[in-house]
Amino acid sequence: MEMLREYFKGFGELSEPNMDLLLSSCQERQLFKRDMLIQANQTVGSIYFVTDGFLHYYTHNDFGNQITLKIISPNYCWTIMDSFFHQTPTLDECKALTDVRFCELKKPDYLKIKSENVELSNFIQNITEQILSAKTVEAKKQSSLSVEERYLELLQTQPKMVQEVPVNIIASLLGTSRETLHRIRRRLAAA
Amino acid sequence: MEMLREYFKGFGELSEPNMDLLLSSCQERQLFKRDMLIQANQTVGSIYFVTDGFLHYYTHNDFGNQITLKIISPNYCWTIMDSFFHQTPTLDECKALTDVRFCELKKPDYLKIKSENVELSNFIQNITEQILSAKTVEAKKQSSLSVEERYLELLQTQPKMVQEVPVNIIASLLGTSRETLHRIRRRLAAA
DNA sequence: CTGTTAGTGTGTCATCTGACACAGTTTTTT
DNA sequence: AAAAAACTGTGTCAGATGACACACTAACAG
Repeated sequence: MEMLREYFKGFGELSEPNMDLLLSSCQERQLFKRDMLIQANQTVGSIYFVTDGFLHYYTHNDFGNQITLKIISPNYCWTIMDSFFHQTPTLDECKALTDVRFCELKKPDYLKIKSENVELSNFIQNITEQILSAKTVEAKKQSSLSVEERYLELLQTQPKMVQEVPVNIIASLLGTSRETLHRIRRRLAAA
Repeated sequence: MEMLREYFKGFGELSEPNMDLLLSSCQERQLFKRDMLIQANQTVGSIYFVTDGFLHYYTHNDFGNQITLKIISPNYCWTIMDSFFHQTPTLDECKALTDVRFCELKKPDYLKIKSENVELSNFIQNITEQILSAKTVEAKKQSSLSVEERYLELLQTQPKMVQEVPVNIIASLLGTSRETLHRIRRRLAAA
């Protein structure tokens, strides 16, 4: 919970009572490796904040292949936005890659927090804007960097993820095959 | 301006006076083909809403190649989020591909609107959430669909764009080369 | 109206990539 | 402890892609 407090602080000032109210609306939970957090056809009812471990967020393309959309690492706030905001079922899934500890903010509590008072309402708006901003930066990287460049960045920013998550899933995250990622690694090791 | 009113209505209810206040904060402008809307090193100060024509939003990768990030078409609300929200200079550029008519909401006016009253504040929050949701859906398509599938979708959803925008820019939007897009077109024409 | 620039269609070729195959290792389950 | 499942490293090969080249056409500016 302390980790979540620090995370929220990063988005700006928030008075003590409002911070406590916000944190008390979040529930701590955990999953074991291979447990599903979200199954296909489910409607996502919460926002999640991982404090330890890794989650695998993926979907399937028209030919049934698994497509990794994100590996969610600690200190990250995440949900399946369209399902959460519109309350429609999703076809995506989310599964624990390791044992995972996380906090959960359920939609009713999210709505209550938003309408509690002006400071909290502005705070949530601020977070939403910053997440939106971060998403577009991420999308830009996806378009403008090569697989190798993105792998190098992952190594720098998420060394633990690269260690603990199977190569085929890292490859899928980078939008390539296990074999091609292997070629990149071999090339980098040689240099 | 009527187009913008309809666009806003799509996000939910808004009382007449608030809608008028919102619309009166937007200014109508236009650009001619090849005019720059945003230059590199500029800090983006507005949100834009295109009513006619196409804008080219692009950046450059480390090797100097132009990367198309988006072709902005009518009925679309857009800005360079990280520059707008954080007021930092961007390296990206935005240029008119055709003559363009659009509305502009400057940041001071955006902030004023947000803090005007609760209804407007909630309305803006709602728009932000929906744009965030749409962005993630778009990102998912980017990852899970092939170039050909995305081209077919463009043909369906944006036939005018495909007609009016040069092939090399469409190709760049799809993350491929002019030549490969041509191969796809030939294949589709044969079938 | 005419020279210049921007855009299009298409062929060749070297390179990159994904799919498949298989052996060896680690992890999980019973 | 043994069997099964998951994961890793690596080679081969066919097919896809990007880079280059060039001719042709359309659009634009002086």
